[in-house]
Amino acid sequence: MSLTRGDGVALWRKIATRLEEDIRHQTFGPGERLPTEQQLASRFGVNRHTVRRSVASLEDRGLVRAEQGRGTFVQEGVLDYQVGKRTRFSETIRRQQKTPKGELLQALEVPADRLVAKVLKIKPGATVIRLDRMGYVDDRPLSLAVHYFPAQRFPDLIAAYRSSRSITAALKKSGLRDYTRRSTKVTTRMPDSEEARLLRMPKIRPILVTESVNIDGDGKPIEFGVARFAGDRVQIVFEP
Amino acid sequence: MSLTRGDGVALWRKIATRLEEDIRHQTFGPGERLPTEQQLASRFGVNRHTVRRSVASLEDRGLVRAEQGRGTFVQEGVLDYQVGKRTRFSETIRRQQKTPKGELLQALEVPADRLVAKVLKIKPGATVIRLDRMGYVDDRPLSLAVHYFPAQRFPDLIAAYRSSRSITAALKKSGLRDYTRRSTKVTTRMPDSEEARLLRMPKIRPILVTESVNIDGDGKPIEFGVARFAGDRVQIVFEP
DNA sequence: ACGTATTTGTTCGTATGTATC
DNA sequence: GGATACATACGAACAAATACG
Repeated sequence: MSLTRGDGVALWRKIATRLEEDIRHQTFGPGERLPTEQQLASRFGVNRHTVRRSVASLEDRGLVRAEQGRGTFVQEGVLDYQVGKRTRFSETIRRQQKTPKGELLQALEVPADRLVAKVLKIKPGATVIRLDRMGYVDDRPLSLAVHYFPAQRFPDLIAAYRSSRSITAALKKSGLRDYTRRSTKVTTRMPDSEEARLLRMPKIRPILVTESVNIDGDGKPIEFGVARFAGDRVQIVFEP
Repeated sequence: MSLTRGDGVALWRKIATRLEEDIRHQTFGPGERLPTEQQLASRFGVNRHTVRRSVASLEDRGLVRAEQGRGTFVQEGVLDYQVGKRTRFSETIRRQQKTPKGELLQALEVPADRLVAKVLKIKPGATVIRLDRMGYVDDRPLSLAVHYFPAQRFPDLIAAYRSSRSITAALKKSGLRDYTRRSTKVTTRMPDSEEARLLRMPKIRPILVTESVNIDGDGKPIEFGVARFAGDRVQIVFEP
């Protein structure tokens, strides 16, 4: 593999262009790993520094993502997580021609701590049902969510969820006709080891954290949810 | 400085309580740096680990924020950045009893790139006005925003902004009665050096990035904005 | 671009006090 | 009392990020 030199175009730029073509033509498909910098360097007959310079320019433009110690990966398109009055996990995913899947991590009845009690407007210490769930899209982990429901109102929610494997369906079986999203707060932080492991993401990349409240037709809060998303796989979209 | 031991209360808890009092009494005011762990350890006559344990408990409760290589700082309360149909920077800040301020970094007329053209529904290459602005709250940098407007529709926007120092006022002077927020996308990533410097934040903490579109009464896009926020100073609040 | 000092973050190991069965 | 697990406290060394000249 030889590249002409001294023609007014820097070597790193030529290499960047070639790599960009390979990505556009799906020679390196979304999510795939590029050859190591060493391999690229010898293939193009240049120093590794030169390769690094071109990879850096691809990274700047968001085409690839370098992960220390793992490799360089072709960036997948980010998924839109739409948030509106009627936000349903599976609906918003299916609208983008992808396949959603949910996995229950655990289901518990626990006493409400201060924050949960305040949001759900129940007494601190009153029993709440807590569902921990992983959300997958096309079998890649997308979200890690904790949902709280007042146990008094939905006593059989856990059983209902286990049989239907859907929150919307379980709530309907528990007598709730419809619910809407009242508010959503979004923050960001670094993941802890557990979160990084479950979301299968490097610890050096940030996560998006949403806190949301769903209410019934009378405005009574029926669910409080905290969800964590791998920051480079999702963008939260608000459409008022 | 001596602390009684063996009375059933762990040393680290005593120290945490003392530090908490100092923060509540503003001995260490918001944003200020605490003494180093070494200094605290010798002042209290304990090992640095013991100090670290108490600082960690303060950090868990959100009272302080430790930054590697810099120190530990008293945390200011996080600011709610409210997003709805009518989102105005200064209104949302003033509603929280804080003082907003804007600083113009640069004002340019540039050709629209593909993304900007698509969002504003103009031809790629058509002239757009670009305003780069720092947003401050109580004199601390909060946001770093780039705004794009179609130049054809608002030819004198830059002059209008310079005289009023407000986007809403400048648009009004250019003949726009009212505008509303159509959509907001939120993502997260690590800051580059420039962003970290301007937002006065450490490079190891993530930023929130919002992309938003404002439209006029007829639904025509009149502004496209990209804003970056220091992740631990802001939460985006969306109420449909 | 590079070295040095400062400061927080992490990981060993060791010893002791406390609670529980 | 004895065995055991767990939290507390100390010590030393090194890693990583920052600040500065």
